[in-house]
Amino acid sequence: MSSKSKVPTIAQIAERAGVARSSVSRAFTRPELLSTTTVLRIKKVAEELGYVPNSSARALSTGKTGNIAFLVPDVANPYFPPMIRSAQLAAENLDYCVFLADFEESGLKEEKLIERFAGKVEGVILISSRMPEERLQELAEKIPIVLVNRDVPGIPRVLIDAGSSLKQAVRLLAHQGHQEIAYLSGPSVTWTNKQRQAAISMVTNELGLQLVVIPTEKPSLESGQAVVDQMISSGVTGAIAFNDLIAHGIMTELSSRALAVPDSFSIVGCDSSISPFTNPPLTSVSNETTEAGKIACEMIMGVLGEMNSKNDQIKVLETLLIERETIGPPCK
Amino acid sequence: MSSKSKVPTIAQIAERAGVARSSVSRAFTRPELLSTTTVLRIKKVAEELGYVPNSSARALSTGKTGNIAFLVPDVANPYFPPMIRSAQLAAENLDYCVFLADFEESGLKEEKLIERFAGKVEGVILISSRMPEERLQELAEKIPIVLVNRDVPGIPRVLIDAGSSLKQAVRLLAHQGHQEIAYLSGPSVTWTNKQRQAAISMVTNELGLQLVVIPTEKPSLESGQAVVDQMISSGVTGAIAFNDLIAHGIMTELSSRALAVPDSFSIVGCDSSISPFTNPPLTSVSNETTEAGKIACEMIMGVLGEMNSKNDQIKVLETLLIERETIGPPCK
DNA sequence: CAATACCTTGCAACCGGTTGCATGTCAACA
DNA sequence: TGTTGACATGCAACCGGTTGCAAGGTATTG
Repeated sequence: MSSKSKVPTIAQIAERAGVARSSVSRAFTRPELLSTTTVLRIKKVAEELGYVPNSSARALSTGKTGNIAFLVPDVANPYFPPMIRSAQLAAENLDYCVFLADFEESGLKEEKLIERFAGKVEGVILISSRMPEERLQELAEKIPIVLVNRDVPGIPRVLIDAGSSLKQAVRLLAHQGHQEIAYLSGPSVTWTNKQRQAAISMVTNELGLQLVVIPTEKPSLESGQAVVDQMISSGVTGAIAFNDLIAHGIMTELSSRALAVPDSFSIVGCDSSISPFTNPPLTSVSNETTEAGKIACEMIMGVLGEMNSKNDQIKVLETLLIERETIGPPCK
Repeated sequence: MSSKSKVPTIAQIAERAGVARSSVSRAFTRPELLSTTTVLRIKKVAEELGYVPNSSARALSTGKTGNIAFLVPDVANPYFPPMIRSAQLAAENLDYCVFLADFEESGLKEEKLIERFAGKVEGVILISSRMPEERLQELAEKIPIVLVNRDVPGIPRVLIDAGSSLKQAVRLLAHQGHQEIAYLSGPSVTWTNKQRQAAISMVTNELGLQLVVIPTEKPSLESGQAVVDQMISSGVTGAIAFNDLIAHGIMTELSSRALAVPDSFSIVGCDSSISPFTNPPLTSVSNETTEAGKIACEMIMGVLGEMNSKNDQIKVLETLLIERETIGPPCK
């Protein structure tokens, strides 16, 4: 039975080292309370026996699991992985492990996942949450929550504000002579979409441009491809997409109809997830998703102990419009 | 103190319902042992008080954490997210939660992560592991491991075999008249790369083609872009890339030099992660990463209880060459 | 009607650490 | 030399569930 010789417990280390169980525990958690020699002896024995502290037991007595959960609407959306990675890295540095889950753009699934994780983590980071505001506030009282790209008062949040960059994009299109442009919108319930759409429509109004809002099914390549017909028949000469994926979907669909970008259409993306690599390279809004993940992670760590009301922190990250090669004068 | 009214424990439920703690426990874990009325009563009280079982406590007494870890070389590589998602879905259905970590293509970091997770999970799924075989075997004795795209005898594994599709791709290039082709290789230590390269070189030998192997730094877009010079000066007329990312990097770089695909160069990718959406659409090998994730997850669940020697399961998934628009006759 | 079996429930030990408090030791200080 | 305090370590309760065993109750059977 090789599995019989499982990992030893503090009791075995204690016996072998001739000390009490509490000393073994302290040797690992509060070594300054013990004499150096004792610590060394205990650690040596532990090393020999291959001791690894049982994290369930530790979690049970301390109440700290050392885990957090990271919930995203869609892992496969290239917007998220860099954020996931940076959050994870930040968590790792603080000796935390991160659960990842995909709530498939569904608020219901999101809520189920939070419940499932509730007992296993010390906090949850929600990316582009789809849950109703009240529900979020209720949950935030039971478990530390940090939001990314969702603005709920009272819950710590980090927001990536693409507004000014998108305004700039509209002006750029106007400057090139476009009179009618489309906004290929993202998930209508999201803060991100509302905020982007509001910024765009503010400037189109200001400049007297006509704005056509075309909803997409999902912020994906396929959805972008699917709305090209509608976009063409709407008579616009340029379009700003909710994200790079949609923009790219449009580009591939246009290309398959032998319509060139930017000669036939001008396109602007958002997020700079894949924009540097499209053909031609897509003009898009770059944003610090990496930074956002890191900050969210640090925020939740900060929030952990406190649980007080000063939790109304906000961090807003600015964006930049990266001009590449998909804006030109209107076709007609 | 709103935080004073934390989650109740079985003790409180028990008191309120007028039963023993053990009955509360059973009401949730083995309700068939109790009378229906008792179960109902307990559940009602639990509901009222908002009881949620403490998973650390449960894990401590049962020895099962209900977690698994999923380790990938690079979350941002679009090859992995679909696999991550499907594995997660499969885990969820079995009431498991999954930790995700990125080992940044490094065997050392991979090992550290495994150690860190060891106490928190019941098993680990390693994608494209970079660790030495012996180390893997040692670890596999301590904790259930399932490998994806790594072939170590004695450890359950699921392999995606792109070999036959790549052979087909070579034949296709040869058929078009290419005499000299390049293989833009991936991480040299990986099973995936070795296997792909072996398949390709087998056929080039067989057909008397000249094969130039060009190593890339990382399986990324940037690395693809970086080797274009080398590729051009090597005199080849077509290339097969380790993955779509490298292939796409090459395409964008060629395009920025006004070299058209497939007119100037023929390119074949692998993995079909982004190939449907490149411009022009990339001929690539499609593989069932989604299926692989699911199977890996099921395998680890199966392995959990057993820990016996019949663990030498292998599942090989076949691939398909998807012909799109990046193969043509050689330029010269 | 007594003996037996089964069903329901409680008791108490246990999982493996953590931690407040008590005890013991020894050196410093008066 | 007696007192005091700092330091090192042990004791035992506790975290919140789970589970083997036993006890009580009811139904079944001869």
